[in-house]
Amino acid sequence: MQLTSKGRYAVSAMVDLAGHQDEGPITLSSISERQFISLSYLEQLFRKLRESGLVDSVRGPGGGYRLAKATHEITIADIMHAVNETIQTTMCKSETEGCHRGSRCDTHNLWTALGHHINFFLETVTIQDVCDDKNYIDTLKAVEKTLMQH
Amino acid sequence: MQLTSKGRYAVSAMVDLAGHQDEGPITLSSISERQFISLSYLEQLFRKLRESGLVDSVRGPGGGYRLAKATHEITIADIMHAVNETIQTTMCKSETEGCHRGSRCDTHNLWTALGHHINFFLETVTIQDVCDDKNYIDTLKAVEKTLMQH
DNA sequence: CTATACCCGAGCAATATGGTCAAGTATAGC
DNA sequence: GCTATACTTGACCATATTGCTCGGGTATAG
Repeated sequence: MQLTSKGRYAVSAMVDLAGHQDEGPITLSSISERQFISLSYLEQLFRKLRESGLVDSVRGPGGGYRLAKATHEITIADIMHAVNETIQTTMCKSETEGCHRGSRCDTHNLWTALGHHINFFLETVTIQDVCDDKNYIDTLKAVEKTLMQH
Repeated sequence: MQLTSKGRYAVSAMVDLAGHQDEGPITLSSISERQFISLSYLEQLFRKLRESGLVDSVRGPGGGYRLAKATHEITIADIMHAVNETIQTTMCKSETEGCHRGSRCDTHNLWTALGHHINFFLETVTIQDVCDDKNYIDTLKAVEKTLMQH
């Protein structure tokens, strides 16, 4: 699992975009100024965000980026997935092959559970929540309700 | 936040150690064979584990390592802390200084909540649990109860 | 005295991260 | 059409970290 500043930058940029939605297409240079992220780097990030269908682009003068979905439909997990590679907690290649030279390692269930735990959080929180600066404890409660139904 | 194979190796080694406790001091070379981790690398990891007070060492022939506490007193977080650096989700240096050139960034609460979320898990699960190969969903429920009392 | 097994520091290959640079291409407006 | 705007893309690179090795120590049981 990797949770680096690349993912943080991407989330910050998307939240910024969400906060200026009503102004029409938002240029990367304006996001760059507000969020202190270099333009070149933003271009790299938004390429991936676009390829993942999270934003739409408008080319030419007056162009920029727009969110492709409603703010409550875009989760933090969506963004992290778009810019980072897959979030892995185990080192096992496949489920069948196992991680420990044939057999499954003693800590397999631990890392799997941790992965679920983190993903539940990231998949539950949307950029709408971040814009509202929500009290995330409420979100964690919702997460647990989901878990209890298992 | 970093969750790399270094931490995984350390946890695997500690679980292995816990599983052979009754045999007296356990040599790193035996752990090396069972867990497929190089001896030199294990020495590096156990130096940190010892400095953190998680294991005791016995030098000389017949020597090896022993857990310094009971299995239910050693959490996964303890181990990760010992070998990795601090687990950080925010990039803010200090609480007062803020992360965003003076002011606090829009996503500050998000990353703080995520950090709590992950740490609650890691601090709740002990190597005893891993040895028992516990159903971690139960643990997650206990975590949530703690959160609800906030 | 010697074999065992922990202890410690230096260093290194591979990888990933965070970021730049230099070119494009589409389009609105004149 | 021309031009400025702003997205699009590929190549590239400095730096840091990770995972790991090597070569020597030092303590102690027998």
